[in-house]
Order: sequence, then C-alpha cells, then structure tokens
Amino acid sequence: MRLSRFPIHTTKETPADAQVISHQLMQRAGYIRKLGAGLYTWMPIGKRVLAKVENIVREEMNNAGAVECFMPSIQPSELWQQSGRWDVMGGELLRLKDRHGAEFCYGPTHEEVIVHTVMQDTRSYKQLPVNYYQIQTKFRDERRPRFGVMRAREFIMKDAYSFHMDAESLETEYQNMRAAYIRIFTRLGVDFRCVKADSGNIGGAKSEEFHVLAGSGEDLLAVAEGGTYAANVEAAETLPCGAAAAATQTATRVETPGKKSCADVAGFLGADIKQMLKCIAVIAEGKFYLLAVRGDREVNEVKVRKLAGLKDYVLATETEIVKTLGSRPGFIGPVLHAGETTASAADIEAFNALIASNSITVIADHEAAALSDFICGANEKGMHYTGMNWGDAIALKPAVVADIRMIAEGDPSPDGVGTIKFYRGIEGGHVFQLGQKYSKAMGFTVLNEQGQATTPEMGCYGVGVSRLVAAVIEQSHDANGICWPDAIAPWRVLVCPIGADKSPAVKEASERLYAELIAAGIEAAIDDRGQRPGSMFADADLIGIPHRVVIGDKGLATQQFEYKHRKGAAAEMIAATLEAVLAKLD
RNA sequence: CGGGGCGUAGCUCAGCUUGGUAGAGCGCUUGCUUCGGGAGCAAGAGGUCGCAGGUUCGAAUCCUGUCGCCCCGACCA
Repeated sequence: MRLSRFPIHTTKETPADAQVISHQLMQRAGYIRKLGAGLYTWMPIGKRVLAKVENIVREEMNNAGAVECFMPSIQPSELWQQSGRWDVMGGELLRLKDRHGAEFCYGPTHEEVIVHTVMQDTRSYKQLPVNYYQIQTKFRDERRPRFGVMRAREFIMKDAYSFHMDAESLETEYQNMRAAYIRIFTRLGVDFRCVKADSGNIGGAKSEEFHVLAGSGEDLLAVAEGGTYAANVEAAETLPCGAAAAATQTATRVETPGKKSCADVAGFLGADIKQMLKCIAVIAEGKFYLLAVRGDREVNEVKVRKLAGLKDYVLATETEIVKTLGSRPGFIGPVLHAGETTASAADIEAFNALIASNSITVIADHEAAALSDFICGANEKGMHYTGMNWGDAIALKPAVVADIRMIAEGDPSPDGVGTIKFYRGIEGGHVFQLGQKYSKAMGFTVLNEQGQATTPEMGCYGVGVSRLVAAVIEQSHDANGICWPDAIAPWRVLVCPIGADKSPAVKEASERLYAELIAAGIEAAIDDRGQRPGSMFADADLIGIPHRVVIGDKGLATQQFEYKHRKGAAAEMIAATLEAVLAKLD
C-alpha cells in the first residue's frame, strides 16, 4: 500500500473523551472515529486490523468444523416472545417498528434466530451435531457505553451456536470450541486466561470466559498462583470452613456512636475486623432477609441471586430497615432488641416479633456461621453487641448457611491447589452450554434413533471481535503508540524513504524494496507521502507497524538499510537487500 | 436510570464570574528557507459560540427549556 493514497489521519493531541489507552491511541492513530455514544466508524486502517482479527477467528472456527452463515441484524419480535425474552430484556434491547407497525429489535444476540432457522431444516438425529457461526454487527443499548470500541453499543461479534442430541455431544463440542478459542487468543499474541464464569441471564449451566489480562479490564479474576484454578470473582466458590468454636463470652451491649462500617467499629472497639459480623438487609419477593458475612468480607451478589427466592433481591432501603428492624444501616444485627432503647416498649415488642418470626430470614456465609464471640449490630442506632454467639437466646440462627461471599486475594484456591491472586481482565470470548433453554422454549424437536421427538441440547460461543482489537492495544503499546503483533498489524513492514524527492538513489531503492516485498507475499506499505523524517517515524510508531525499514543516502552509501522492530530499543543497519529484510521478519 | 460535569474553528482549549467588534496552539492552503525523531519565517482560509425561547439598547457571557456528549454507581462479547 502506498500511504500517499491511503488515508492516514494521526493527531498529536489526545481526544478529550478518551479515558483508556486503547481508545486514545485508536483515535490518535486514526483507526476509529466516533459518530455518537458507543458508535464508531472503523477507518480504512482500522478496518484492516479488524479484518485480520475476523479472519483469525474465521479460520479457527472453520478448522474446528463450524460452518459460517449470516443472519439479519433486525429480528421480528415474535421470536423473542417465543423465547420469553421480549418482556425480560430491558432497555438494552433496541426495539423498532416498521411501516406497518410490526415490532422488531436490532439483534443483541441470535439464539432466537438460529433456533428458528435451524429447526426448519433439522428433523433427524442424523443431521446433528452441527455448529453454525457468523461474524456480524450486534447492537446493545448499553446503560453506559465507554472506552471506545471496548464497550460500544454497536460492535462486531462472532457468535456460534451448536445443536446436539445429548449432553455428551454438547460437552464434546464445548471442549472443541474451548480449544479453538485457546488457538484464537494464542494467535492474537495476547496474555489471556480462560476462567470459570457465571452464565448470567443467557441461561444454561456450564460456561467459561476468555479474558485478555489488562489493568483497565472491567472484570476481576481470581486466579490460583501455584495451581490451575481460574474464575471470574462473580463465579469463584469459596471453601467451607470449620464449625464455630464454643462460646466463651456473654453478649454485651456496647456504645459505638456514629461507627457504621465494620472497619470503624472494629477500630473503635480495638477488635479484629474478622471478629465482626456484617449484615446486609435485602428484600426479595416481599420477604426480608439478612445476609451475613464476616466483617472483612463482601457479599457476592451473583451467588446470592442463585439462592431460592432471591433471584430478584434488592437492598432494603433505610426506611424499610427502620420499619422492620427498628434499626439503621450500620447497626443491623441478627438479634432481638434488648429493651433499653429509646423506642417504646410496644415498638420493641413489635420489632422482636417480626425479627423472631419467619418474616426475617438470616442467610450466613460459611465463615460467618463459624464465628463465635463475635461483634454485630444491636439493631439500635449507635449500639453493637460484643461477645455474641449464634446460640445466644437473643440471636437468630441462620436459616441457611451458604457460600455467599466474594472470594479474596490470599484465600486458598477452591480446588485446594494454590493461593488466589486477583487480576483484571477484558472479556474477549465466552463459551456456554445452554442446554435446552431455547430449543425447548421455541419448540425445536428432532426424531431420535427410536423415532421419538427429542429436544436438542444447545451451546453458544461468542468472541468480541471489535473489542479484541482494543484489548490487544491495552496489552501492547508504549509511550509512542501501538505495538501490533505481526498477526493483526495493518501492514507487517513499512518502508520509509528519507528524502526521496531529492535522491533518485533513495527513491529507486525504496520503490524496489517495496515491490520486492509485495512480490514475496509480504504485506508491506511505503510511506511515499513526502513527509519529513520526524513525522514519518512518529506516525510509524503511533500506528504501530511491527517492522520498519528506513532507506536514506547515508545507509545506501555503504549498501545498507536501517531496520527497526517496533518493540526494539534501537535501529540496526542491515544489508540493502530483500533477503536481509526477510531475515528480520522471521 | 440516579449523581456530577462539558458543549466556542477539523482537533485541544481560553474567553463567561463583572453582557459591549470571537481568540490561542495544533492541523489546513500558498511562498521561501529547511530536511534522520512530529521544522522556521511570512501570508492566508476557516466559527450564525449545540439548538429554541426569554431578559436587555446590546447575549458566547445572564435566565428557562431542550438535545448531545463525558465521568462515578446496579449489566454484558
């Protein structure tokens, strides 16, 4: 490619609206231009990189036996009503009406369409398993699009859907896709982890995410040092611990004026925060719950939502807490009122009746259940209990003991091997076992070997193609700009003639090398824009071309080119031949 | 959706408090001199100050509304 005929629009200034480095560099280097919130145009140079990522994904999907198709981005609402998601999806689903008033949505994903399509042609077990994929534009009306193409509203996704007669076949294909994803991320040259994931609201059982490790990542990953366990913290289990030790103290009300957080109370009382019980008041399906974890722990929302009856829980408001417990946030505990509060005797009786009755359920984490002689809120403003024990007459017993806390750094790995360390990651891929959720909802059956109608098992596998471009940059850049790996660089080699307008020798040598590289099948570009050396080098670094060959009179005098790798510290002189340049590319 | 902030030249921003002829840097055009890490000088082009009302002799500036964008918190490739 001749840069004189290719739009390269770089800027020295960083756009004001870009927060993360990949977004800044993609805009500065002219890879993308913003059209609106979460809407980006891929400029020609950016499209080259995007196409390369797409092609790597396509090659690995094809090699893994998946077949490419292409579905409409606009989907009829009927399909979403069949699956039940039309009413479940919130504002994220962009809804449209056509001229007849018929309702549609812009597809945020394609489970409905693929099931609808595949079921039309699939009648027999002999036609399964099969795995369809497409690389296509999706639209999700994100609450808060940000970080450029990393979290755009319109983005490019590779989505694949497989169908199977049984769970074993699904498991086989799931592992096949998982292996394909490992190859994809390896070819992209990124440091990544495959982690156990929560399957979210797409449904289904087993799922893993592929994360590109980066400090700017939005996800927190729990990875075992010295082991193989890796999970998104949302999905990371924690190990049960021992039973509570026998009580050695009796409960004592103590004043803790204005001390609300566990750290404040522990500090005020000179106690270890690990002796504290943290209680979170939540309401689900009209019922009041207290979620109890140790003072230094956090509640894991995803785990709580998996408990029976708590799927749609919300935090209790201060008003609700006052009404139900006679307490305020900061002083909540699984305890009855002692009768020494400013509240009236009747109120206390009412609170205690509520607290003691089934209308309040205590759900304790394993560690919280194992506490003894602990400190907890007294359900009175400014008051806590010390020396409390679950067996105490005024303490409620946990109705449920479950794993509801967030895993923490330093915890033993849930699989028993290694110690947990946290990393940040950018989710670039996700593999799911969906089971029969969609095939059942949409009435998809095929005849098995016995001639009986059977609902197929389904898997789905996504790669955030456009997001990955940004993720690679997050991992591979320096003060001067992007450092592309060869596999997805817009060009592998850039030929930079110095003073070609003045020196016929330079012009001739650089044109010849450029032509030879192209003839040799190397993706090369020549910067024939007539720029001064400084701006030419600055552009080359900013747009991130891996290999740079500078040709000037100085080098040609001794039959030499100058070669520099984008990540190399210094340039070196090499023989002024195609062979010498090719040797550097290997 | 709740909270905070910003809309002035292609880009980054000043001007607004205290109304009075619209500014700088970068970029762009032309000429000359330069030419190995974003050159110098000179001369130019380029903005109905997001939009709509209102106050005023007069509004980028004050008021109201509206639209857009960005940032901080519950979801996802």
